[in-house]
Amino acid sequence: MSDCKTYYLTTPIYYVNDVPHIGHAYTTIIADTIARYSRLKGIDTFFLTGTDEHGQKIEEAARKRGKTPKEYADEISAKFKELWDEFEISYDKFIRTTDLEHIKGVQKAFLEMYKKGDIYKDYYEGHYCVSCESFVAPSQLVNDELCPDCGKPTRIIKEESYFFKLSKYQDAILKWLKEKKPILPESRANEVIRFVEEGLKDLSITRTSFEWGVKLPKEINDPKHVVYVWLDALFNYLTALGYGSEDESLVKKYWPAKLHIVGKDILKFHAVYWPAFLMSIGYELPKKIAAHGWWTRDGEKMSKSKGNVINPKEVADAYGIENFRYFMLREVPFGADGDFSEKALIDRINNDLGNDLGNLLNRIIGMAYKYFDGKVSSRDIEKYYANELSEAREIIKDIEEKYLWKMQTHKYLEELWKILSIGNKAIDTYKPWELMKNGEEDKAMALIGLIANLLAMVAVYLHAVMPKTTSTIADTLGFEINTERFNAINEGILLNDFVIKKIPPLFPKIEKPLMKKEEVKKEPENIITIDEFFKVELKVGEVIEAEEVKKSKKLLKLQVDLGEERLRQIIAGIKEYYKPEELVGTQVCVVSNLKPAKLMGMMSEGMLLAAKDDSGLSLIRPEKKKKTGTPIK
RNA sequence: GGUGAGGUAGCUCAGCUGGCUAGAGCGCCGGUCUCAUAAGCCGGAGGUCGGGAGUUCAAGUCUCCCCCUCACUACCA
Repeated sequence: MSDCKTYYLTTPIYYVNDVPHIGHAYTTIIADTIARYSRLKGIDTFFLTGTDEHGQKIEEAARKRGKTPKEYADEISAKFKELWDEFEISYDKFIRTTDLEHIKGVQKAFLEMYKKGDIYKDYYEGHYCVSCESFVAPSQLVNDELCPDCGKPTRIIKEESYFFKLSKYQDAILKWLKEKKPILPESRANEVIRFVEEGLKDLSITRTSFEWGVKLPKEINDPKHVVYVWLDALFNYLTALGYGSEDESLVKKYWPAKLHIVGKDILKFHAVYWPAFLMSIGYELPKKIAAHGWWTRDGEKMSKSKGNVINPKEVADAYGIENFRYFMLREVPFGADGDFSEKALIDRINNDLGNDLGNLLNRIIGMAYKYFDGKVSSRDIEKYYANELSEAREIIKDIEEKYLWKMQTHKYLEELWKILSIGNKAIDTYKPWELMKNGEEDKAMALIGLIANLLAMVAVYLHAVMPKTTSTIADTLGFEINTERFNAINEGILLNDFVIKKIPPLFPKIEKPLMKKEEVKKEPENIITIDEFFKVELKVGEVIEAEEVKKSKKLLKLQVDLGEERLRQIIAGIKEYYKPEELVGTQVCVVSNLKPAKLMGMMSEGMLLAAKDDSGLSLIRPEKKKKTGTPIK
């Protein structure tokens, strides 16, 4: 990976049916990190993101708002772009599937595939889910109608459709998946392989039921049809480079893509359909497709109805975009689902960033000024601290190959932090304050130099994750982060002598959560089904005996007849409200299948229904006398 | 139902082809230094390594059975 001359990577293009959420931010931030790293290394890098804007869902969403699809798409697309700009995402191109060049490119590709004989016309009939933009197999339907994925009703559609001969490429795809192993993480690869092995059906790739999409190439002359959104969308990776335009030089330069980063939900499209399309038009396949997981919040799935969706902008505003970036990349192994909680985020900022990194910088700023007027020199580091230095170099040596290119950012960062640990330990081990007392000034100076160099390494390798923060660190240490410096660090070249700058703490302690607690509108979650209700057996009972439980303020011991062979003993907390004698002979409502419990050492085999408010407690009783044991429904 | 992954310290997880007293980070407890953002450093807490059986001189690490979780997929309701 490190030997490529160019590096082309992409995020998915985001569907404009929704405003950006943490998942979009996560994907994009990973991609941005890889892109920045690649550039820092001196590789000619092209980083693409954008928005996916066609399809029936968009058409309908726009109509609801009284807008044209284009107006609506413009609006949402702009939100993505704004967010990425705010997040300093270093994309080289932001593509929109409504761009004219893209549309031309899709038409060109369609025509190519058509000419090759990979596309044929037929009919498609089936249940179609507008929301998911896909047909649902009859067997999958819930209640013969509802979409199993989103739960919304499907529509029966019979329409003329063009089909892509996906089945033709089954073996080739399988071979590619198995031999090239393009999918990260590998556990996902198995899923895709299984999917392909079970047989690929030809894919319906046009629709006639709506208009908001790319028209078929005019050569085919079939104006009823628009191109299926997924075909349309996937080709963005090529059209963004100018495929289908007069100038295809970027395609030549950057294709094939080195990396498509996707969410696990759309892996199949990228790992099966996309390669098949590419094979059909005779293009090379992407090198890697990396599928990441979802984010949950405080352990719960995020959803609009729960009102616990994380707005990435809110987090960034409260905690800083770079801290947020660090958190997301450090917190979760690539591919796994991650959990967002403010506590976890704060812990990362305070511990990792504040204590380990920021504070280490402060430690040497303090010492440098206390002992040497701020001067720092690398002069005697090799002489006194060769071990520490080589340990750190050892870590740097292969984190890139082992972790970064494999998207293992959490490991990458973990490794990097070991360097900070070496630094923090070294200070405690060699105790510069004692060195100074003992007149070993050179050794103290070298120690500060060592730490400065360790910090420089970390800053350079962390630059892709936290561009601004690391630039500040570099500035403090009298250097600039660039490719030259990157290479110098790798060659073991130490920092020039410099005067360290005094700066305020980079990561002030966060004492309490900073995000506004929005009123979470929760759907009532305690709705139960009728079946669940009937699990509770309620019966009318008559109180036969009643007596006080001594030593208890609240309890009465009752013998209740539920029309069973024997009386039930029920311990009820109603002593403050009812006297035993006024209960005997009256009817009550009893939960009869409650698990027996011991109260004050006595068995209680049921529970009385009662209502309690400020004015006291009242038993619930049948309005008219009923036979004992009558079930209550 | 099929396929795959996984069940290891309070939490999140490492533990490759079987082998010294089962590890890391966070959290917690104790100790300690003072350059520093009450940060750092050191030490500890002692987890039947999901359960059971087996192979072996030796098993989280291999075999078999069972239980549970998750993912993908199928199908019956």
